[in-house]
Parts: sequence; structure tokens; C-alpha cells
Amino acid sequence: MSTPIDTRLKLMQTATELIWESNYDNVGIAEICKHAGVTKGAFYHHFTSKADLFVSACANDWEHVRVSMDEVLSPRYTAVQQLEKVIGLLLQKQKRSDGEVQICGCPFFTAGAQAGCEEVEVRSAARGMSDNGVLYHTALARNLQAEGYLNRSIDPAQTGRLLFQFVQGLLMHGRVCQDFSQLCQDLREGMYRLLDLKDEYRAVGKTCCGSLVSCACSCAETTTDKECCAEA
Amino acid sequence: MSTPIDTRLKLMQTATELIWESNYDNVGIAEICKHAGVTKGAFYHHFTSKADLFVSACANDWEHVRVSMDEVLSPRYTAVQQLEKVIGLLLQKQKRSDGEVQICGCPFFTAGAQAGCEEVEVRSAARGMSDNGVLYHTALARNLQAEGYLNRSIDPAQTGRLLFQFVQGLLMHGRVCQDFSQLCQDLREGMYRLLDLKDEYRAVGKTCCGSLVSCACSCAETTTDKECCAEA
DNA sequence: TTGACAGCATACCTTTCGGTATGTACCATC
DNA sequence: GATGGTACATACCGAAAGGTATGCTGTCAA
Repeated sequence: MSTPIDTRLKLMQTATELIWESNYDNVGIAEICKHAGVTKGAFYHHFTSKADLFVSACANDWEHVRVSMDEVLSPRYTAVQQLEKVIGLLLQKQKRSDGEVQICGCPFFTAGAQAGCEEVEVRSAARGMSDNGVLYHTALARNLQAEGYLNRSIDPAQTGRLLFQFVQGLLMHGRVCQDFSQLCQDLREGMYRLLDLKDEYRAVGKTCCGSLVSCACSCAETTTDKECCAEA
Repeated sequence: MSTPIDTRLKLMQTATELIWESNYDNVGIAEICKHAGVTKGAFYHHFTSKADLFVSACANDWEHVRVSMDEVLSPRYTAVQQLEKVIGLLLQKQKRSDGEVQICGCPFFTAGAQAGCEEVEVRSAARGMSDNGVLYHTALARNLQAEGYLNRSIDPAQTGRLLFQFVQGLLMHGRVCQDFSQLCQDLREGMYRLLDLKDEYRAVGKTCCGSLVSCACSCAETTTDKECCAEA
């Protein structure tokens, strides 16, 4: 017995999943409905269009991410701890519901960048997600600077953008290559360099995976450490 | 009077243009044909499928980029000159045929990252483009290190990846935001940081645009300096 | 002169897409 | 027990997609 709100949620979650693993244009409404176990009638009862679903799914997903990010950027943690936890969250996100690793990047941002000039709602939703991402990376950069972890004086806003842009590019590249252990190394090293983090606070990137990654993943608290970097 | 090779070339170029400004899934064969001024019959005479056209267009475009990159990475230039010229090339690429600035990123790489699990040819072509990009950025990083422009000892291969990933993310982000002057600043600053380029070789990023960018653009040799960063 | 083939043009096919129109089961309210 | 609204289900639609079948036309070797 499912309530209307369940149906709505299921549609958003299914859309997120499918678009994540493929892309906006390539995932049809029929496919989403089939995977969600509902009919088209139900779909158009809850959403006015495919774009509407996308925007809603964006908001829904961001709400989850935001909660995690707020937790991770809590003042309880030092800025370096925050950094490591953000890295952990990012890696954690690149896993499917079945636990298998599949690097998909950010479906919403990707969709926004992909969608041509048309579909303004989709683009603006993606842009909103992008702004959110930059905002949180900016906060992270600001914290790191304020607590004296950085070698240079930086512009937090610009650094936030750089971090976000790098992460997105990294994930896109990971999507093509599907090399998770390399993704781990590159993510860490890239962020360190963009921030110009002081050497003593850099985790030894050489050994990558293993304890480092599992440590990073564990902060996401949804899976055990073991399965995080199995191929290492 | 157009020769068969003209038709083939026109189709590839048109496909590159349209996909560049939109995306692979969203651009139809009919649209490409219309813009190229040929019919579907002509299209399927030269290409077996849409994916085939994409792969061919990839190769064709890369051939042009490669020539530019080989020129830019010539030993005639110092490594910092090479770096500035690469930056110029990247910015130069973000302009349409009509001269207007439109940040579109790399159509091939984007397509590869976007295309779901299907269309293996498309994915592998995009991956090839990605490998090419990494290769050349690696060479750039190696040169910079060899000539002593960097503060730290780096792994050129990893740094090449980081640079490429960052650039792709930057361009995707630019695609969403369409802020060219910010793109200029961020591109330069991001690359400097990822390389950890010595301070004395960093162009003053604060003033961005203006002479810096036009200088960078001029190396592409296809347009005058004036129109490069008009809104500055 | 003619056959053959490259290089197209035109018409059409099938599938799939986003979206709609309409019907129905259910539950609360009066 | 009639009414009305919510929450769907089913059937269908027009448009556009990628791709095909076939016919025309110019060129060139035999």
C-alpha cells in the first residue's frame, strides 16, 4: 500500500538513479515509470513534464546532499577534517545502490552542461546545483584559510569555483575511464594543489586507497570500510 | 561544384559545430544535413550511422587541434610560453564561427561522458580524445618541470590528468554560466596552482582579460586581438 | 555506345518519444 | 446513496528520430 507521496518520491529517486547512470536526454519517461513501478498516468498526475520531474529530483537530491555537507562542514571538525570528509563524500557518491562502484559524476550538473540552448528549466536547475556546489566548496576553502592550513592567501570564492570545477571535470573523466583508484589519487592531489594545502596536512597520496580511502568513505556512514576500495 | 570529399568534410564540420553548441543526443541527422546543405541520401552514402559520423568528426577535429598543439608545444618556445599559448588556444576554442563568444567545452569529451552505457563507439572515441588531451597536458607539465619552472617535483602524468580534468570541468562550468572573463581568470589561476608554477612566471591574474587574454588568443592566429575579450 | 559505378536525391519505413484524453477505483462528505 | 475530488490506469496521438529502399545523374573505362 503506497501513499501518493511515496509514488512521487519513488519517481524522483528513480529518475535520479537512471539519469545518473545515463543522461537526461537518453532516459525516457516510460523507462522511469517502468523502473519506478508506476504508470504514465501516475507520472503526469504528479509532474507536469519531464523537465518538471528533473527540477524536482534536483531539489530532492540536493536536500540529501546538503544535509551531508552541513554535517561535514560542522564547526565540530577542523578544516582539514572537513576537507577529508568532503573527499570521502565525493567518493562515496560514486557508488550505485547495489554497492558496485560506478563513476557517474553529478547527473544534474552534467545534464545542465549537456542540454543545449533549449530546456531552460533544466539548465537553470543545473545552474542552481552548480551554485550550491561552489558555495559549499567556498566555505571549505574559507575555513581552511582561516585556520591557517594553506600556504598562500587565496580568494575563497575563486578557490571554491576552482575546486568545484576540478571535481566536476574529474568525475566526468572518471565516467569515461572508470578507474576508481586513480580517481581517488587524483581527487586528493588536485584539491591539495588547488588549495595549496600545507605539506604536513596532506595525507600521503602515494598509497592512496587502502586505509586512506576507507577512512574517507567511512564518514559517509552508509557502508562499511571494506567494500569501499575493494580492487586496491 | 562540390566534390565528394567536400561533402564528407562539410558533414563532419557541421556535426562538430552543432554538437559543440548542443550535444550528441540532441542533434539529429536531419538537422546536420540541413545545415550542411546536403540530403540524407548523401549522408548515408558517406557514413554508415550517426555514431560513425561522430567518430569521424572526432578524428577530423582532433587532427586540427593536434596541429595547433604541436605548434604550440614546439621546442622553439620556453615551457612558460608553451603554457600561455595552451591557455590561449583553449580560450580561442570557445568561440563560434561567427566570432561570438560561446563557451561550449569540448563536444567530444562531453559526449563521451554524457552518453550512457550504450553507443560504445561514441564512448571509445571520446575516450580517445580524452587520452589525447591528457597526453599533451602531460608533455606540457613535463616541459615545465624540466625547465625548472615549478616549485615542487611532480609526476607529469598525474599532473597532465589533473590539468585536463580541471580544464574540462572549467569549460563545463563555463557552459552553464557563460561568463567568459571569469573563465579566463579561473583557467589561468587553476592551471598555475595545479602546476605550482613559480610566482615569478605567473602572469598577473588580477587584471585578467585585456592584454593578457588578447596576447594569449593571438597565438591562435585566426582572429585579431581586439575581438577576443571584447566585454572586458 | 554502353554498361557500371560513384554520388547523390526523394520517399518512406519503423520505432520511440513526450504528452494527452478518458476511464475507473476509492474515499470522504453531505 | 449521490457527489466530487484524489490517485491513478489504459489507450492513444502527433512529431521526430535513425535508418532504408529506390531511383536518378553524371563520369569514365571498355
